[in-house]
Amino acid sequence: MPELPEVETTVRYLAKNVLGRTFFDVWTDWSKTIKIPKNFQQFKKEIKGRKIKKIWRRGKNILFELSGEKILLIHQKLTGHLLFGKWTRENNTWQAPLGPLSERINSYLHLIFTLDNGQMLALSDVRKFAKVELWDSKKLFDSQGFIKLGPEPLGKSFTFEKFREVLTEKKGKIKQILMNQEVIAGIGNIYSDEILFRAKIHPLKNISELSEKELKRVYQVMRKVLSLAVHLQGESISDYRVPTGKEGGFDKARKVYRRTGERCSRCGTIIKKIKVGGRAAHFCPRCQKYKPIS
DNA sequence: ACTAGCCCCTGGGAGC
DNA sequence: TGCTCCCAGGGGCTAG
Repeated sequence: MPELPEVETTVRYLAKNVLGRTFFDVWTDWSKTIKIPKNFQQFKKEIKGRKIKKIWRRGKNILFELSGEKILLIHQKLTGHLLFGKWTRENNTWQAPLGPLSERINSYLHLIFTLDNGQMLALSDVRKFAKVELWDSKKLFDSQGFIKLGPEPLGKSFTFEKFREVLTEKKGKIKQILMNQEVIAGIGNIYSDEILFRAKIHPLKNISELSEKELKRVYQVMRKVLSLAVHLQGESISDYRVPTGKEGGFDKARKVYRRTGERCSRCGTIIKKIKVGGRAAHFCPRCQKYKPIS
C-alpha cells in the first residue's frame, strides 16, 4: 500500500510529467471518492481550467498546488494509486507509457482527469478507500488534519534528538507509535515492520522500554529503509504501481512483511505474524526478542 | 483528553 | 466446482 516511498515515487514522476499542465476535464464512476466538495459536478466545475503549479508530498498525502490558490489533495489509502497515460477508445483500455493495462485493472479506474494536452491521470483503486479533496490553500494549511501531521522522517531537520523527542512523549507500543501520523508522517504497516526487523526490536515493545541505543538504531534504520525504498520506487506486493504501470522494486529488500512461515534471512528462524493494535505485524522471534515486564 | 472498536470496500484464499 | 466466510488495511468517526 502507498506509504512514504510509494507516494514520493508518484510525486517525483508527476512533477516531471504533468507540472505546468491544466485540468481540462474529469470523469468518475465512484463520486464518493471526492470528499471536498461533496458534489461531483461542483468539483468538476472548480477544477476545470486550473493549472498545476507545484506537486509535492506531505506524509502520505499528494498535493497539487493549483492556480487560484487551490490545492488538490489525494490520499491513496490502501489500494489507490495514480496512473499516467491515456484512455484509448478503440480498444477501451488504459494506455500507460509501458503499454496497455489489463481489462481487470481498467475496471479499477474510478477517477480520470484529462489534461490540456490530452494526457490523462487516473486513480486506480480496487477497494475505493482513497480520498480526493479540493481545498483553498490557506484553509488546508490551517486545518487540524494538516497541522497535526508529524515531521517528515527523511527531512534534513529531523535529527535523532528530534526523533527521540517526538517518540518518547508518546506512550505505547513502538510499532503503533511509528505508524502514528501525528508522531511521524508517512510510515505505515509495511515499513514499520521492515524498520523494526532491521533494528532488531519486537513490535510489541513499549517505547518506554527502549534504550538510547535502541532508539538510535530505530532512527538510523528508519532513514535507511525509507531512502532505499524511495530509490527502489516503492513496493508492489499489493496494488501500488509507479504511474507508468511499472512495479516498484522494494520487494527484493522486503525481509518480513507478509513473509509469515518463511525463514528469517538473518538467522533462519520462521517469521511470525501477530496482531498489534488490530494490525498484522511480521517479525523474527529470534532477532526481535522481547520479554515483557510483568 | 484519551482509546478501543467499528466502518468504509473488494479480491483472494481457506474451508467445506 | 461453487458457495460462504474471513482477512487485508489508513484513517475518520463514535461510544465509553
